[in-house]
Amino acid sequence: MLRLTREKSDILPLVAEAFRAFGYEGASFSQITKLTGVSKGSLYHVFPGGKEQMAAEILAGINGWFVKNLFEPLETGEPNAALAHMWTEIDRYFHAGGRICLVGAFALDATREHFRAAIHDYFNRWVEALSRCLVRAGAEPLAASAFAEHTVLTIQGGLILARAIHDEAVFSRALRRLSDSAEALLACQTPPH
Amino acid sequence: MLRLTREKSDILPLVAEAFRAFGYEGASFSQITKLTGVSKGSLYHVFPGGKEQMAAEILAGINGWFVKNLFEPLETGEPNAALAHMWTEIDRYFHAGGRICLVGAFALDATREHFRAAIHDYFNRWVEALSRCLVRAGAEPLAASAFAEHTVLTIQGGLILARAIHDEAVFSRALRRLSDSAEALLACQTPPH
DNA sequence: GTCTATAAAGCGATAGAC
DNA sequence: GTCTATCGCTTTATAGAC
Repeated sequence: MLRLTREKSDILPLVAEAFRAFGYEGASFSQITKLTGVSKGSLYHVFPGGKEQMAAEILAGINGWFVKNLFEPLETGEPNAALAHMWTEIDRYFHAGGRICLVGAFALDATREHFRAAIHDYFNRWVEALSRCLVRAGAEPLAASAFAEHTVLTIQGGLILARAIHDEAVFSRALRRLSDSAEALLACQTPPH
Repeated sequence: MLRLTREKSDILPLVAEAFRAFGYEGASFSQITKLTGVSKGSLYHVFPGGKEQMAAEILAGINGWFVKNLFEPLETGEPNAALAHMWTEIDRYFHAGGRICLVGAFALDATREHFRAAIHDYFNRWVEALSRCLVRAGAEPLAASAFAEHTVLTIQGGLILARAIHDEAVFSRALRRLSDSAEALLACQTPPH
């Protein structure tokens, strides 16, 4: 069945791509209109709060995806499976290094002030969920905490460096080093049966 | 002696702070005027090419600083001393995590296209200089290359995560892990005398 | 719910007075 | 070399036709 009126859920991912490509300030309504095919008037009908509302809803959507697909498995699932799941999903989500992290990008400039809580919560929960998962998998708490922080920050840095030198393999290699280090951490710290 | 006419070298660092705070698109002339105390007309007198010229000269200045203070020591100095020097200078340059990397920030959005070469060269030379330094210090080439990439990307990620969760200690901890890993790498791979 | 037209403000950039 | 005034253009945002 053909729907002529597009819904928020159809438009939002395209708006997100505009923010990824041009940044929050750089993504103008004319750019968003070009990318979505939806005119400025219609955009304001769907998002009365303008760009700020768009960005807020996009951040909420990203957070929701991460909570459902990564954080909750890390928090409640079988630790080793959740960990393995994370590596593959992260690689897929960030298009093997070809897609930046919008939350990380928003954290860099003054855009951060508008979305302070959302940015903080996203990264904080990621680090915490991963840390606790590692503890449940047998890691020592301090080592788990350090490795969780290391993991999240490596993913962000990998995306930057991959874009900077136009080599997505940088991200893949970083991800591979992470999963190898995780295995080493758990193999080393799990008490033998 | 009091100079009434400010020179480029006085203005440029302040313009850089505007770009750091608001991004390339977000840093308007009115913002730059507010931060520098120099009017738009005078800014165009010093930088006829406008914002693009400002950003280009800032990137060149940053690159020059890194070449002189980090890359050349890594390339030609005593390897272990150059390495130790890098950790302390990086910590100082990025204000212990309180200052972002402008080159990395520019790499994220469409700004990248304008400064493609400068961004690429900065990161590429950093990785290469560090990699060769590690080899000269006794590391195995493949391990050195991987660790160099890991180092540069960790610094970028550390700056993002520190800002995102408002905890500069994240950067300090990442830097500490790096210097520890470097020592371990060299201790492990240097043939015993 | 879609769009065009319009308003008011801000933008980069230029001209010219001092 | 400093500044203010001004020009076009684009921006966000609104109003209103269909």
